[in-house]
Amino acid sequence: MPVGVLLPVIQSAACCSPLTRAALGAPEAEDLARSLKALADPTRLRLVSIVAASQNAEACVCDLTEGFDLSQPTISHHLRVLTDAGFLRRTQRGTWAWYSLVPGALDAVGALLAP
Amino acid sequence: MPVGVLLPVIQSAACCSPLTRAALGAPEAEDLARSLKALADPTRLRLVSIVAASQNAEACVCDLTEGFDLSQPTISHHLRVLTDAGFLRRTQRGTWAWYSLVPGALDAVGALLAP
DNA sequence: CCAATACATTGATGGATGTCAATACACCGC
DNA sequence: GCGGTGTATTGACATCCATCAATGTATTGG
Repeated sequence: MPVGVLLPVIQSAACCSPLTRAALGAPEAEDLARSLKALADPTRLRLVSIVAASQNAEACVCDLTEGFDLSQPTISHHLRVLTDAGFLRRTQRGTWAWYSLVPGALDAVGALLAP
Repeated sequence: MPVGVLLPVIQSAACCSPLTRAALGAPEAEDLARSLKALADPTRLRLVSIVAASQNAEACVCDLTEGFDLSQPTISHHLRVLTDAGFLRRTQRGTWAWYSLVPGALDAVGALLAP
């Protein structure tokens, strides 16, 4: 069972005009809030940032668990939240799991805030 | 006593490179997470949106309490969170309180996500 | 097969957060 | 001053969320 409802960030973000254009409707606000909530955690921001700054915008979990003072399950949990929210995509390659940035997901959210 | 630590969004955002450039440091991640957390609520997003879409990017609280199925204290609480986070500014005009958008605050956060 | 490694899931727990009822504060008209 | 109106604060409560220890599931090497 997923941690949160699956959120196709790109679609839900592309549909509506930026915050500053017109008053946001309740459903759009819910969608955007869910996306922002997924990002609104220091650890998750750093995880996304590490993935984004890596070659090909993807990183092995082994690279992601380092540099944090957190248990492996906690990192795994954060990666799941980011994946469920549509910011990351998971690929299994042999023993290792790789997480890659979903192209345009971050930008879609950013574009709603900064038109 | 403030609900949260005061956050000069613009400065803390302007200082660092976007998420996708280089791996975010822990302190920068904390700052950005605080800003995003202030936005990551449907009610607060709609409040910001109403203010932003209003004339001169400011709105009276009387305009803000309408359209929500929430008590007045709850709206007041959300306005405080947004103000503490540096997205809104409060101005008392006679009996009424007006909230206005802090110029550049939203854009600074958005720019970090969508370079 | 079996042990080892890499990662995910489950269950539990403490702390943060959204909400309201009640109350307090500030300003205005009388 | 005084009641009335517009907002903010306080206190309480239920829910959500980040975290960890323990366990589960694949995949690899021997």
